[in-house]
Amino acid sequence: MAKKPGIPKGTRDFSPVELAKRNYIFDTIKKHFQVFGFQPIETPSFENSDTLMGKYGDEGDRLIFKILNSGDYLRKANEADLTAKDSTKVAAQISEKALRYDLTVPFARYVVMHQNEIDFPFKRFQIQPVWRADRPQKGRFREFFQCDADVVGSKSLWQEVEFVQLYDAVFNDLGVEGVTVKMNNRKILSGIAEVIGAQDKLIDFTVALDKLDKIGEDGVKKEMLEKGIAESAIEKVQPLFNFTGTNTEKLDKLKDLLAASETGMKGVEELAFIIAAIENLGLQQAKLDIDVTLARGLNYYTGAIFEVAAPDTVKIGSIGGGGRYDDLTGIFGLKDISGVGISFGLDRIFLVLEELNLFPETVNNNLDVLFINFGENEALASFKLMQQLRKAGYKADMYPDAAKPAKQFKYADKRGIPNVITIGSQELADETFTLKNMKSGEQNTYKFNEILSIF
RNA sequence: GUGGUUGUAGCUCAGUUGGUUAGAGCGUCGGAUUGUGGUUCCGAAGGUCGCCGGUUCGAGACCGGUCUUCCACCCCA
Repeated sequence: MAKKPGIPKGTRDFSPVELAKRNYIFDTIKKHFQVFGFQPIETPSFENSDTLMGKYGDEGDRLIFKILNSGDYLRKANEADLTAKDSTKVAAQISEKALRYDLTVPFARYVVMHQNEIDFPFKRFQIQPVWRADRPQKGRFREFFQCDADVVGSKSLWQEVEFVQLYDAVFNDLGVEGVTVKMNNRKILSGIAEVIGAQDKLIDFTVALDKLDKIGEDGVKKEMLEKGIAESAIEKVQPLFNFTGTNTEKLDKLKDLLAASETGMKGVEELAFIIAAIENLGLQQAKLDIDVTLARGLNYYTGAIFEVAAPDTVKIGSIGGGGRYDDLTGIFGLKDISGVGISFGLDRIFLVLEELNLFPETVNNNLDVLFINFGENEALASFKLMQQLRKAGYKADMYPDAAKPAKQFKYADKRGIPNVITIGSQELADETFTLKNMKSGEQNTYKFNEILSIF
């Protein structure tokens, strides 16, 4: 017999109710992207392997889904590598395409390929699925959507200001209260590493520091020691472990700490500009907060780093992130193009809205009215009315079979359809229809020609 | 990739130290009610106990492998 069907690990089916909710989030984000002047693009779901490989580090390469070549792919493989079972080498020989791993690298590729037709600065948004051969966890899948907005071709810090406003606008519109936009700057992290004499350990230093809220001060110190960062260096960053106060106070502390570092001071300056601008402009709901431990994300960020934390009441981590990368397109040979962008974590935002019960009632794409089918002549009359309703934009349908009325009413009930219209032999003779409100149970009879006026 | 965890009807879950024919609730379908759903009553269908192998007279239960679920790492959205 047929085997039970299944879907690959970390993938999902989306049923109507779920999809209606997802589209509500997508539509809200998309609306604000457009209001802020971003234009949509799409790129292929798979790219040439060499476009993707090596762009996300060794860990990233491991997580890229590779597509097997068509045809007799083993013929092209190197005999010695096959015998040696060298997976990495053989993989490169039998696979020359791979599924998109994120939207940023394909975007960089797009910018380079289309540089002569793009008017810079170019603001684009992109909402498409990406794939990672990761081990799934809550809110983490092997196929998921990214919602990215990026600007390329301008170093202006107004862009960063705008992204903070964009986050605020989207979450305000979604009704999520109490999100925190956390900001840091890569130059500040570099400056700290410089001041404590651990420039060469910058990545290890920031990765460890990033875990502060998770593993605590002692855990971070332990990890830094393990990574070979000197104890004397760690002592110098002690102020970072309880880095509290207003944004202005934090900036002052950073100025003290980083006085000796030109890079660090530049970072403080950038951050100060953004903070000042936002304070002047005001935000609807979001809080803007400097977080020096923020280091997450791709290590090609060169300036601003963003992360959006869900409201405290929801135990879920980040629901968005982004940052500036001064040499976005350099890897594809186009120098001196600065980019800055942010991303919305759709799946986690979904969980937040679900948990806070913030999806509007109206998101479901359900029918407005169902016609009960009483047979051929009655059905024809129903179709005539239905035609008018549909033309007027109402979502209307007729039960396709002349099944027992109880079954048809039950169907309407289960699907949560608010109105049911019955045209039986009596109504047909009188040129009337009976409209029943399924919630109240009330029903009234109207003339055929009243159909549009009562809806 | 590392360590752990889970899998029994469409769904949520029982199932004793290994012992005949694997159960419940909800849902589905049929009937009470051949023009009216949500409540009620009666009845029925539905399972290769994730899959493969092993131990045993005998396995849903024990062992190994594998897939899947969820969790913690790594990393990341």
